[in-house]
Amino acid sequence: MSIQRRRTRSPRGSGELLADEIIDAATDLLLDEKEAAAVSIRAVATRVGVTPPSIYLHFADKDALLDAVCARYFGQLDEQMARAEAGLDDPLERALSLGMSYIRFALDTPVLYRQAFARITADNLSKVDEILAASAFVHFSRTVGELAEAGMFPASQVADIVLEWWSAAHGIASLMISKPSLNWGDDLARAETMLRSVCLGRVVMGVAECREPDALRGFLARLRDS
Amino acid sequence: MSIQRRRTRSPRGSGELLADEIIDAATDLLLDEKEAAAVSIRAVATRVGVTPPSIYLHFADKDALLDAVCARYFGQLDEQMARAEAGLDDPLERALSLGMSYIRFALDTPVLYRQAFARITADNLSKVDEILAASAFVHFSRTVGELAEAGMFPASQVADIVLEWWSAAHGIASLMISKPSLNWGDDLARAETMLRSVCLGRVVMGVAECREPDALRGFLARLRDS
DNA sequence: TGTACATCAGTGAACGCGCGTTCACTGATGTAC
DNA sequence: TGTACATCAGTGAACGCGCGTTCACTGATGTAC
Repeated sequence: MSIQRRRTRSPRGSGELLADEIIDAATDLLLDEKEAAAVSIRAVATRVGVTPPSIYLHFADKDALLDAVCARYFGQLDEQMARAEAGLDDPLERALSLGMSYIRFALDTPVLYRQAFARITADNLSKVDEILAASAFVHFSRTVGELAEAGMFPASQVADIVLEWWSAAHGIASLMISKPSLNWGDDLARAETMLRSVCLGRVVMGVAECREPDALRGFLARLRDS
Repeated sequence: MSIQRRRTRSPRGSGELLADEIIDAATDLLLDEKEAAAVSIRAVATRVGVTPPSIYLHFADKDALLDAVCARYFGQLDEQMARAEAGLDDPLERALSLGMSYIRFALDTPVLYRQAFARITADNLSKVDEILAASAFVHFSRTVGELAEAGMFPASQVADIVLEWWSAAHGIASLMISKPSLNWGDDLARAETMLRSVCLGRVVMGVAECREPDALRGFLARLRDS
């Protein structure tokens, strides 16, 4: 009802100020609404308190705006994952913390998460995809690499395991988002059990070719602790 | 270019004939196009060789049509999973076969798969959701239940494990769909390793409270075989 | 300190488009006599 | 067997709508003199 107009216009040099507000507004729309289709140039403009043509002073077209929204979103994922790692020296602890952090992030922003994944298609792959590759993927990879060094599995499997754990975290989060009606119980407890189980599987799978069986037995014991 | 018109019109009683053709056309559109937005009443009508208003003789509105498309899709998933189970007496073999079948189905119809999951929202949950619950979910549940009987894990964990394995299959399939640029290699080999690893994890997790350690050791050995 | 001017962030009105949906209709089909 | 008629699957034209985007403009802001 209250269509609030922009009070003062931005000073000369600072076009990026409004650009940021526009990305904020589009992001807010995706957080509030249940459908990504609710994000229209007009809706964004109204939310910022500006007329539709103003958007085009800061973004070439709607696609460019949505790319910017995704980029910002993945940037925030990066920050959250960095926080999840902070202060955890033990790589196994860190791996679980990263996975849970990823799931929590997705569950906190379900529509955005889905939208961000849906946007990755052939033509804008280079833009958004590389940003994601530089956030979640990198965090997972580093930690999984350290686990390999600690003897949890052969270094040759690191790439496989990164994909596997990412798939697991993505699968848990997106099934929870898509089908909340299933009997998930306490969201995060169940999710953590699942992640532990996936880690366990890898440890056991590598047990035959392991160079440090004692270290492995240690991982097994720790993962089986609830 | 060739806008083909419907040759003959349906005989008196058989309105369902065109209804089926309409669902076919909408499904084909989702298989051909890369975006679900490409499915419009007009596009469907053109594909069938009929005028847009004809659609409304068979479906109340666009939503009802899309529900019917999803229902048919999940019906086909049901058939495919039934085929995947056929002739496999061993429940572990069957569980892996079901998982792989699910993943293959999703990869064969990526846009439809995404669309079908995206349609599950608060208001049409009852329609589409229950159909899915009666296909993939039931197949998984039955087989996981048999594995519990065989001593692979306690019966109390069956519900958890169904969700976990479904999450795993869904995660692998949908990450493959969303991010084909990742280094997946031979699609299905990697997917199968992942499923085996997830199964393994559960076995090991339950090892402490197991009533039949020998049976468990058997599952472990079989899952670790490539 | 005061005035004329260039800059440029944001506006208002309009465009063409494809959409979902409606409504009065048409004309082939099957039926009753 | 032949004709009049009711049925109803499908049509053609149109509706109102919200969309992304454009273009000529306005008027506050900072600058030069």
